[in-house]
Amino acid sequence: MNKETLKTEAAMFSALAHPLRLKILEKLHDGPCCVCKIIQYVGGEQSNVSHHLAILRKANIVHSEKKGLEVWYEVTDPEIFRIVDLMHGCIVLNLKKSRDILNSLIRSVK
Amino acid sequence: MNKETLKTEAAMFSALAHPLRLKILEKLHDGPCCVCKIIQYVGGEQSNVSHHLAILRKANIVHSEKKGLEVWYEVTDPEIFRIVDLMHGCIVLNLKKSRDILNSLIRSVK
DNA sequence: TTGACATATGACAATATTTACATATAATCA
DNA sequence: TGATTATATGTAAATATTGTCATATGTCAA
Repeated sequence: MNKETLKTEAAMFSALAHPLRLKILEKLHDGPCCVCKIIQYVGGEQSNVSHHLAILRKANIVHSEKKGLEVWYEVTDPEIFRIVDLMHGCIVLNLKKSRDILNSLIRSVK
Repeated sequence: MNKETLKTEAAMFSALAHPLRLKILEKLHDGPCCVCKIIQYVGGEQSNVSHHLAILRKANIVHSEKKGLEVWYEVTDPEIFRIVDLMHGCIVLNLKKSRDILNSLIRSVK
């Protein structure tokens, strides 16, 4: 893969590399949603959530649309959810492996 | 998803969020590989590559084994490649969409 | 048009990441 | 044992990310 593509891909992963942003995506999994609901869901300062939404927007992971006073956000490509889910699977597998190793250690000591 | 899991997942994405680390994974796609070959493949300072390998190790994305003087690295869970590939697909789709929009703009101006 | 509301943006301090250089460690070989 | 090789680690400067506070923007309703 060429240098520019690697950089772009790294930037996409970087956009996912924050718990608050993952939580925003979790909320958007239920469908499009206005900022006020997102803020309720993820908690914290309005301006902070807005900054994180901007990061997701700049990475083209979400896009927004004004509806009267509100702004509604939506995921650009639902494949992003598969990525998040796969990563979750990796973590669960890791944990399971660690647990297995720990268990066999405990058995060998007993 | 609970707070700790979100944090762990964010940390995993963070580990992928660098072009050099993605390039290391690209190399490891061909199978286990010693550090000297990785350095050749990705280029740059030995110590820098080593730091990046440490980041991947700490995220449990790769693990290593000493073989004589060399250290061989290998991906822990090949699912990581699917994640990287899916993200690549998202980027390609994004580009395609932008291109389509641009083309229809050009047509509408002509 | 003024005020209230929802959201975005700017500025800045705190913190984390990245890179390069120097040095340490561990295995092999003469 | 001492030199050599492959790799890791410590350190520090440069840079990027994060969170908070203050402020700006755009829309609606009175």
